[in-house]
Amino acid sequence: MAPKQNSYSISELASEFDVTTRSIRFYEDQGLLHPTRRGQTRIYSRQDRVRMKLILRGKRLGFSLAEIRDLFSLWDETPSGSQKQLNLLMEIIHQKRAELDQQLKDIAMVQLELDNAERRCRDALDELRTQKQKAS
Amino acid sequence: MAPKQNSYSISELASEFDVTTRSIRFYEDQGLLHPTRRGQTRIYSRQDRVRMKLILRGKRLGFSLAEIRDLFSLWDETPSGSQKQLNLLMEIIHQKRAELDQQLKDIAMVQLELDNAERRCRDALDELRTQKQKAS
DNA sequence: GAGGAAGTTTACGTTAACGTAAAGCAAAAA
DNA sequence: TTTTTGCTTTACGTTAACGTAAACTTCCTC
Repeated sequence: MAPKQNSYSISELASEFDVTTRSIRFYEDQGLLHPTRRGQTRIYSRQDRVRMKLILRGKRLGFSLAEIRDLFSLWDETPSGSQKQLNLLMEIIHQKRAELDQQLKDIAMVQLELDNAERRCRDALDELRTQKQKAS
Repeated sequence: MAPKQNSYSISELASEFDVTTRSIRFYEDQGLLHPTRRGQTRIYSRQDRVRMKLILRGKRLGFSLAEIRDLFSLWDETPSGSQKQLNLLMEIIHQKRAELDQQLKDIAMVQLELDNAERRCRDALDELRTQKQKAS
């Protein structure tokens, strides 16, 4: 499974992930991406492409760009740091895990509500159909 | 299990859910809550209290207030409506369900990444400890 | 009856995450 | 060579979801 490409232009990334170039530059501005440059123009590595995926995933989970950036640096800087620093990271990791667990619960609840709504909806449709039946 | 209360003041709700009264009034402004009034002051029913729970749950899932409001009207107006309307509702329900499924996948991925980060973090800590061991 | 405490409306301020327009460079195509 | 295409920076505009302050009732308490 050879890697498709080694580098990407900004518009390649934009169209692949269906976001604007404005957004991509904004993510860089916020410290989420660090493309290299050929002259003035940005060159994105495969690593940057992976980051784009992660950014969008984080957004779908309702994380702010700042939180996502923090998760990135958490990921990048894990191996180094003092013991204090490492313990802090463990803290943050557990914190994030707790958030995700809460989200799982929330999703389960909303799914139940959707089940309920769908059932009511289906019943109403059945009702309409049986009325039509009678009328025929 | 008798219901605790039949009605709530705005500050009761605010402190229970740990939000500001400003937010609660804002949710009303956006059509998410419909408290009755005694004179000028708002009276919140148990139903309103349930809605507060749902609002916060929706927010934790990254939904906008507009989306939450749409889900509410979806819930409220399901039994009525024409066949066209009902089919549209089914559409929306399936759409939301798809979003939740995507979120579940996203959560699973992020959890894996957290596992990974935690492992690396733990390894680094172990490394520090064994170094200390040697030094003693 | 003077002063809180809790509620209200009105309205301007703020932050995040971009949108959008203007003006310019640089390489490739016509 | 002109023109188009793609990229760049700069900068002001916009929306959502409130924060915050001002000025005002109403009720309770001292």
